[in-house]
Amino acid sequence: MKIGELSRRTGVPTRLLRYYEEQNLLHPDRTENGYRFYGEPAVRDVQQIRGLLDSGLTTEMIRAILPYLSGPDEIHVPAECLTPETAALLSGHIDRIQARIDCLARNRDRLSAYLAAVRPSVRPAVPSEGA
Amino acid sequence: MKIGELSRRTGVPTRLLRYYEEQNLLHPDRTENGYRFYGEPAVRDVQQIRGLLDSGLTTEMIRAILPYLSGPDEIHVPAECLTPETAALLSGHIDRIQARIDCLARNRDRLSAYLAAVRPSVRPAVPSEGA
DNA sequence: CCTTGCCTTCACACTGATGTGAGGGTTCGA
DNA sequence: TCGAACCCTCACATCAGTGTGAAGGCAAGG
Repeated sequence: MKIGELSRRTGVPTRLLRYYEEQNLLHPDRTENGYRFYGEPAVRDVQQIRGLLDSGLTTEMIRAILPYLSGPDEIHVPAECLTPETAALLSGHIDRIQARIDCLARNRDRLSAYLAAVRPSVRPAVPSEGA
Repeated sequence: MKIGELSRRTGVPTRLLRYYEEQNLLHPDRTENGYRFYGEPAVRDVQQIRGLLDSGLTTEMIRAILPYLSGPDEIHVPAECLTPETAALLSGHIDRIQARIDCLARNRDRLSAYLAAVRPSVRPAVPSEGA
């Protein structure tokens, strides 16, 4: 598909799709006339990128981990390409993501606890249902 | 304590401590000569702010939730001050934080799965936060 | 053919978070 | 009293992520 369709299907402005390409997050083919041409998986990739950006990761970090974030099943990068160094980097990235998760979860819990304490009637956070 | 000590104790440059004040995240007193004067809880507050910023929240959102993120026990804002509107806003913030957590956890799992598949010897992730 | 709507690149500009430095006052110890 | 080490404000600079518009090529339909 061309950039316009990808934009419509993902809700991401074409400007950003071009930006993500410039940042080496997307690698569309080009048609004869120079138009960007995206395959079907690009839709998922774009959503992936958006989610990660919204979660506070930089394009640099996303670029680092994106190759390993294929679909739920397929693995894009073969084991041969994974040097111990890369594995270590990846491991570090996972740790950083985990640190973010921990921080967010901690604060979510605090907020939920506060809300629950002050308004017992209000939905008491995500984990359990009590009402 | 003065800004320099707070900076040393938190590892956050004074520039940022002033910026956070400008953003209404910190509210130090002033001594006679105009120096900022921080109380002991400022240390925790600053660490809180840093963690949340690193996790991708904006100062605006942090400003919104910070009053409700007091220590593990104490509750700073009394129930009387919590209008239903505020509660709803807070609830929305919790949801947004949750969305970030979900996105990060999903991708952490993907990365871990990849790493585990390719290098079974490597630490097989930390499947802790799921909610 | 001409308009309309895609697409291209280029480029300036803004916001949020942060770095850095200038210019100047205060405190304190040698 | 001097210098070092603080503190202040102001302001410009940077980086990432975006918005926006100009200037132009390509394609399909009246």
